[in-house]
Order: sequence, then C-alpha cells, then structure tokens
Amino acid sequence: MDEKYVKQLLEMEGQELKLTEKKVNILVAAIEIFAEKGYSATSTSEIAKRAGVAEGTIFRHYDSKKDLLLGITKPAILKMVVPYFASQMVEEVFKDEITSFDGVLRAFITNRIEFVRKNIPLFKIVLQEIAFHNELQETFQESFLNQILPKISETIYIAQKSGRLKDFSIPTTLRFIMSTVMGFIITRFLIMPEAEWNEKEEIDNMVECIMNGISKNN
Amino acid sequence: MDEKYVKQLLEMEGQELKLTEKKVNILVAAIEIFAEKGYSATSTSEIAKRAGVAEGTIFRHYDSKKDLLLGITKPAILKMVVPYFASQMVEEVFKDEITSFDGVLRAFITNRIEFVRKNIPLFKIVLQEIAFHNELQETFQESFLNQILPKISETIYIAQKSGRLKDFSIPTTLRFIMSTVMGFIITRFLIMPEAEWNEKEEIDNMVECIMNGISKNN
DNA sequence: GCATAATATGAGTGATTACTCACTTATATA
DNA sequence: TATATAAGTGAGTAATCACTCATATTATGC
Repeated sequence: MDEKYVKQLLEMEGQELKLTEKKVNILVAAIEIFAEKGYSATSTSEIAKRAGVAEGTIFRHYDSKKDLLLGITKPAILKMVVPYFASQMVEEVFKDEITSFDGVLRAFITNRIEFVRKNIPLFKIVLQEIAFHNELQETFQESFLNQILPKISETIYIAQKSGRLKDFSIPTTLRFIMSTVMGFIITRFLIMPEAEWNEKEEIDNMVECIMNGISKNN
Repeated sequence: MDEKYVKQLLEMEGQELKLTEKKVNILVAAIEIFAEKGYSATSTSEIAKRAGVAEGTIFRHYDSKKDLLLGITKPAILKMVVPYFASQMVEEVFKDEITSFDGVLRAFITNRIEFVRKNIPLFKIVLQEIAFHNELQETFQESFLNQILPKISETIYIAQKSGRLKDFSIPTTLRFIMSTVMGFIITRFLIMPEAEWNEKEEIDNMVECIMNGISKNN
C-alpha cells in the first residue's frame, strides 16, 4: 500500500486528507491489525509498534481509537458502495439498454470483485465492525440505501415492466442478486483465498444463475 | 431461555453438561453480551454482574474467558450444521426422490430458518467469532466439510446425472444455494429484524429462484 | 538563520483487564 | 451425624488498556 493509494481510498468527499509519512504508517498498520484480530482485540500500543511510531503520535492524529477506526472504515464504505453506480455512464446503460441487463450485471460483479481484491483487509474490517458501530451503519444507510438503492430499484422496476424479469418484489430480487455476489466474494477472498479459482467461469455461472433465477421463462 | 433448552443446545455429542443454576445464568449472560458487543469487547466482570454471580464463579466453571466462548460456540456450530442432514429420513429423501429436489430444498430452508429464529444471539456470535478463532473453524470443518458436505455433494451429483440440474461444479451449485439462504437469514434476523416479513412468500421465491438458477431449461 | 508552528515523542496516568486463591457455604455420601 | 467433595465468593494480583502532557524534533515562512 503506497501513500497515494491510501490517500485516495480514505478521502471522504468534500475534505482532503493530510498525510505525513508517519500517519500513513499508522493507517496501514491499523488496517492490517484490525483485519487480523478485530478492532476490540487490537491495542493502540501494538498499532504504534508496527507503524514504527510513538503511541502518542496516534492520538495527535486521531482523538481516540474509535476515531481511528471510523477514519478508516467510513470512507471505505463509501468507496465500496457508491462509485460504481455513481458514474453517469452506468446509469445510462441501466436505463436505456434493458436488453443488456445481464451485461450490466456482469460488469458490476467484475468491478466489485476487483475492488475487494485490492482491499481485502478493509473489506474484512467493515464486514466485522459494521455490526457493532452505529456510525458505520448510518454511513452505509446514507450511501447505499438512500443514494444507490433507489437507482437500482428503478432499473429493476423498468426491467420488470418490460416483461423480462419476474415480478418478485424489488427487495427480494435485489437481495437475491446481492446474496449471490457477496457469497462468492466472501468465499473467494475470506474463506478460501488459497484455493484455485477460475474466476471467469465463476462469474459466468453467477450471471447465468441469477438471470435464470429472476427472468421470466419463455 | 430455560435451563433444559440451554442444556440440550450446548451439549456436545458424547459428553453431558452439568448445569447448576448459576452456571446457566453465566451461560445466558455470556451469550447475551457476546452477541451485543462481541467477544473481545465483553469483560468477565460484566458477565458476572449480569449473571448475578461472583466473578470467580465463572472461572470455577471455565478455565478462561476463551474457554467460555468455546463452550458456547462449539456445540452451537454442531447443532447449526449437523442435525438436519444427520437424520436418516432426509438422507433417504435426498437419494430416492430426485423429483422432489425442490421439496427437500424447501424443507431444509424452513428448518434452518426456524433454528436460527430460536437462536439469534448464538447465530450472531458464531458468525462474528469464527473469523478469529481457529478452534471454531476446525469445528466447522470437522462437522460440515467432512460429514455433511459429502452427502450433499452426492445428492447434487445424482440430480445432475439424472439430467435435471445443470453441470455447474458441485461447489458452485452448493455455494449458490447457501448464499441465497444465508443472505435471507442474515437480512431477516440480523440486518432488518424489525421489518415486516412474509416468510412463506420469501421461501417460495427462494426455492423458485434457486431451482430456476440451477435447473436445466426445457 | 531565526522565529514560529507543526509534528513527534515516551514516560506517566488512573482505570480496567483476565485470572487467582484462601476461604465459606451447600450438597452428597457413608 | 460426620466427612468429603463440589460450588460459590470477593478481595487481591500483575499486566495491560486508552489516553495525556511536558518536552523534543522537524519543517516552514520570512
């Protein structure tokens, strides 16, 4: 993890991140150890040691240990959830070319797999800690549920109206898609990262399964 | 949670659980707080306080805090994974009546939903802590991967040979099924427990989606 | 090159941690 | 009833916790 990558990853919209070398070290060390043993089981002294920094330095940059966690995870959630759907291009594809619903689905799956591959520890931290920290749930709520979900819902709705998708409720359809994709990503990167994977084939299978599962029969 | 239920739930095969009233209180309190704030963030003094017990009493029954966690989660994993498939009845249905693959699937889904509904805190603890504790991963490995998975695999294999299921690899087919079911259970009981759910309909939809997803087209 | 500010340090803080142990109380056995 | 075993107690332990602060180092602007 180099400085620029960490910086752009952890930048929240509207505010820039000031990064000294030591602060980058702290962030990288915290991400590593939080992912390894969980937030609560991680001590600030251990973070400082791995970062090659005095313990006090952590608290010069972050008010508290929890503040450090949020400084890492909040922007991570935003980058995980928002950017793919936020791009205008995708939105257009979604709305205009309903025939290529499966193409958009494949692009979405591929894109999110690549994002997680580059950010496995961050992905693990968010998955673990979102259950216990209200602020993270709110961040997820504000980004995914309020911004992204309405767009996806509209797309599914249009596809249903056009007669291509079954009239499962939209949450049900969406949950079916997300379960399949998350199930693969978690198995691929967290449960069995060492196994040999034919990702191209697995993606094909997922798209096929999902489309057959939610499409109307001819 | 009454004593008998806790007892049969936390009993490992081959060894009985000796339960005094105070020990039950400790177990119930530990399950509650572990689920609320996570294992690492929970202190033994807090468990003792909620259980109405001296802190030393915990360590009379369990060698360590981790021993208490394992005493709760190891049997919980076994009961979550094994019992449904272990019953001879189900095994027979699986093998003989391939035509009712979807019926077996529906029965499995319903059965596991009911189990989780009765054990939400335990389910949450296992889901959270299995990532960090090797012993839990081994317990899962020994029960699911070594005992149950071969049986399921055989069933899927037979259904594929008979020409009803697509020739996705067995892990892929199984992951597709488990992702869908786990996705629903996690959404239903952990993410949105307060929402109104039409479970019967959701189960129907899941079965339909899965069967369409993995079945051969006519 | 000097002044000012930003960054970094690490010993020190009180609180809390998991766990111990000498002791008391309850239960079972003979 | 006497005795042995098991269950329960709570004050006490050293270690560790997140966090502070006076001081030291480094970077920046003039």
